[in-house]
Amino acid sequence: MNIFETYLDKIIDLIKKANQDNLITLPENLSGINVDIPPSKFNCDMSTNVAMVLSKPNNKSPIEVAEIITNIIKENDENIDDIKIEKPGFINLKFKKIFWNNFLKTIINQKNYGSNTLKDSKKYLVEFVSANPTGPLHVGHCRGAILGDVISNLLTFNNHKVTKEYYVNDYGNQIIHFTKSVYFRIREILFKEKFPIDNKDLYPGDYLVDIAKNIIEQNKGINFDNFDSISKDLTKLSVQESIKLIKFNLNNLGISHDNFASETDIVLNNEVDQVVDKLKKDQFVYLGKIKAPEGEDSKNWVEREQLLFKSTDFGDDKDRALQKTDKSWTYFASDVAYHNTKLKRNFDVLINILGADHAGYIKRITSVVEALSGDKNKLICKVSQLVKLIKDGQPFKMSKRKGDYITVEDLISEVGKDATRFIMLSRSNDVELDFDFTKVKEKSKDNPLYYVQYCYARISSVFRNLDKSINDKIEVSNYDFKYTDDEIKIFKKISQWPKCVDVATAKLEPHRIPVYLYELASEFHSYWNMGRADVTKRFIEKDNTIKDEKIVFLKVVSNIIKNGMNIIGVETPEKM
RNA sequence: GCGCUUGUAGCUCAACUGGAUAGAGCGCCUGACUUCGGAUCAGGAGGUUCUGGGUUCGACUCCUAGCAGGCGCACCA
Repeated sequence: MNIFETYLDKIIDLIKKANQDNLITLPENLSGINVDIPPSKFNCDMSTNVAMVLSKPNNKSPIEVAEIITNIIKENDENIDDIKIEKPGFINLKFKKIFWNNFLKTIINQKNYGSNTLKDSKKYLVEFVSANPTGPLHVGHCRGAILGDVISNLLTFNNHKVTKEYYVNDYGNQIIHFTKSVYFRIREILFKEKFPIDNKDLYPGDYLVDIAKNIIEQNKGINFDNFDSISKDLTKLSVQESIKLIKFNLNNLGISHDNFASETDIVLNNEVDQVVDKLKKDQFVYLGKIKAPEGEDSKNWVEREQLLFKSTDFGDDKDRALQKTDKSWTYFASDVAYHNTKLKRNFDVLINILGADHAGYIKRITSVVEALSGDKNKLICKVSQLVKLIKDGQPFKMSKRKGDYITVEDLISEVGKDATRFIMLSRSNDVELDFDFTKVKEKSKDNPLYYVQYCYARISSVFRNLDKSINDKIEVSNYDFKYTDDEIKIFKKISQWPKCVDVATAKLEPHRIPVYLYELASEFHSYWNMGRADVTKRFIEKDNTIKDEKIVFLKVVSNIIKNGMNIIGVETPEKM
């Protein structure tokens, strides 16, 4: 139940009727009309700009139009307690208490209050993480992983069908280097040969020793004398071990993918040849040369004739190579094939979550998806910006070369899954984020996770003191409550939850959820503290009972916190 | 050189997809526990939304030209 949508519809119906009665003229397009949350300084519950939008077609000032419309609303809506016209031409509505009572009655036992059940259910594919299977996840992967997971949760909450997918880049040179690294670690263990630490192509990390041990133990039949004779099998085993590590990391972050798509499979199934043929037929592919870019590095430029995709047709700044000079496919080519397999699976919308360092890739991949599907909006890419780690006020640098980067495991064991998720989500995904270890560990107001959880725990404690459970269904027969403005202030906030979910989903901006929950928690804490001075603001009566209006109040607040925290993927403990 | 992205209070960030006098937290200052959980609350100070132009009833938001930071820019993945 989104009261803002309900009222927008109501107002549009009213002005359409007024138009038929020749009271006002309507513009061709009504899409500029909004129903919004008014700034808090106005003592009202809802506001609309309708008069401003209708001002021009009616040749009247917004105030004059507003006067006509307020009269119409007054005559037709029994829920309005007060209606005011404000300066530029806003119409501000204030509801009667009965409106809020009915509102609570509607949402009290709604399990997914806030989810949008009206819109069509769509099939989404969300691809995220897709880190190279050459070792455990580090902190850099973390934000994108959480972002993708929560976007999926948001879509699911809104009744969409979501498939979460991980693209495994188990093909190409890096995997060969990785497999060789495993091989040398195996020889180190079996034959006491020193690992060639100076070879810069190899992966030095200690986790390779464990991978090597596992492979030796589980494959006693294999002869490790010659790399070439076992390279194929060893690649498979090494990638498997790597994925096992990554799944373990993801699991500790509370993330599980539905599907792991393998690049090798795509190449071996000739998907690349097929998709390139298709693009050729549609004239999106040609044999040509990429020109050197303007600037300093043009001196060493070597022009090569190769198979190119015309991404410039779609706004990219240069065409992109599909084939290397040795005729093997580029990474881009197999990714094109991969995206073609996504299209073949008939999803309505594809979403890719990328790290900031891959933002330059977006144009070419959206271009090719448009070329293949004819739909410009088929693929949406979201970028997760860098996380700056800070400890004791000092930035924390990682070095991949030395292999001394901070892993997801380090992070989780240090600050925990919930705090990591909440903090990583609390900022818009396209701004850099400071992640302060010291603060995130603090159990105080500095840490918004605990602030919101504490709200839930406080509500739970009321139920506990009454020998009830916060999870009980609420049965109230009479909704004739006498709430004051202090409670209604929170109901207003509650009425805004569906709007928050709606915007967060439409824009794929999950940070709006923790921001909203923080605000709701803040208003609740504020109310709670009123109880110190004012006995009527307390929940539990002297005879250890609770009034129906108070239990309804607690229930709707706790429901939203529970739902919101579920979307974020963090716990709501009843005791802290 | 080009592309993408960010720029809002001393610091970290919001601002509901163009709305009203731009909001929170931290830090600073003052106050509240014989209270249903003080991991909390009440109050104060703090702003030319990077700059210049434009679009309109109305701009932090859109367009344009700059400035500053970040990321990226061949057959790596």
